[in-house]
Amino acid sequence: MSSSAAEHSHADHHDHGKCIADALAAAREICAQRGERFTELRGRVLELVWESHRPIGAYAVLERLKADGRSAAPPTVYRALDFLMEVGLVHRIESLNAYIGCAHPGAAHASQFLICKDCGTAEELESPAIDAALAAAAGDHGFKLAGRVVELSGTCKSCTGS
Amino acid sequence: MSSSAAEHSHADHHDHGKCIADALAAAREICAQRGERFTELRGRVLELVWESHRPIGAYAVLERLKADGRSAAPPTVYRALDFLMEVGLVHRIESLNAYIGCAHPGAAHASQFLICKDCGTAEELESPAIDAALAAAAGDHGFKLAGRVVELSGTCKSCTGS
DNA sequence: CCGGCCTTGGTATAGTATATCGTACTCTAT
DNA sequence: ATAGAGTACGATATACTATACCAAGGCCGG
Repeated sequence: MSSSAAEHSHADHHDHGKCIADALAAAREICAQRGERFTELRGRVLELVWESHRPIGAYAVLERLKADGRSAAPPTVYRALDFLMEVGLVHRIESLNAYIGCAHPGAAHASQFLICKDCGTAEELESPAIDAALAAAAGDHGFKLAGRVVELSGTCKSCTGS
Repeated sequence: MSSSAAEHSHADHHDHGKCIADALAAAREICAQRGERFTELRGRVLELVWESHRPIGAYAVLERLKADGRSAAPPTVYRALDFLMEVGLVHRIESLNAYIGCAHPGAAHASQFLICKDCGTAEELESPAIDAALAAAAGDHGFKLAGRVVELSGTCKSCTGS
């Protein structure tokens, strides 16, 4: 069923230009609110991260920047990515050493990722149930929870079908 | 004040020699069951991984092997670690690029880690509640779950007290 | 205009992981 | 015991990921 597209997978025919535009608009607003500068470089890096719903490596971003004709070196990219993560516009996927645009920027949140081994997309979740289970387990052990890394790998809905 | 030790942190006065001996004994048994060879190198690497309850990096293991007077190079270590992970004796901590002995070898399990930012110890959990929440979230999204990375960082019980 | 702070450019290097090839070892079946 | 197959290890080279450090330029409040 559902002639309309599914949620957010690679098989979607969703208007990805809108994903990027929305991300950039949100970024401008958030940076303005926080008194941070949303420079051209940062914008371009965010754009590149949002180019797909697959996590992208820092060096892949670097190649793209160079392809732009821009002079760039690893620190250029890492600084931009670190900034974007700090303001909550980008997440790092630890298990892939890669970066992905945050699906819900602006709101403080602990997110989880479903990473498809077939198509490479990573879908961001914000499951209160998972978060509650994590908090409960930490509490049981007297552990003061600060950071969460939840990365689930497997096969996404679209890839299972095909 | 608590003169008695807590469960499993760096502050413990637990008999760590027993941790190591148990891990080696379990390893021998598991490898025998699976028809795998538990070689001297593999045993030594497992010992080194178990030297503390802190995850250890591959290159730190390598240094220790060299200190033994053994000739060793990165592939030496990575092969041994890959083997130990394959048979379920060691886990990789993605967020640290480091390795830690499995607390419950032999049993198939999806584990989670509580990683203390102060003392560096990583405690392995097997919370059915977390696992159920993960499975449920994946199921809700039509995602066929294969691998789980759950790494929580924060402050452990012992370090909170001090 | 000046001075300070933030951002970026550029080089070098550290840290993590794998590809590849050759040799030696272990086990099994004869 | 020995040949052959399969596995494990030694060794070199290289790829991939990330950070330290210093210099130069841009932005902004005084």
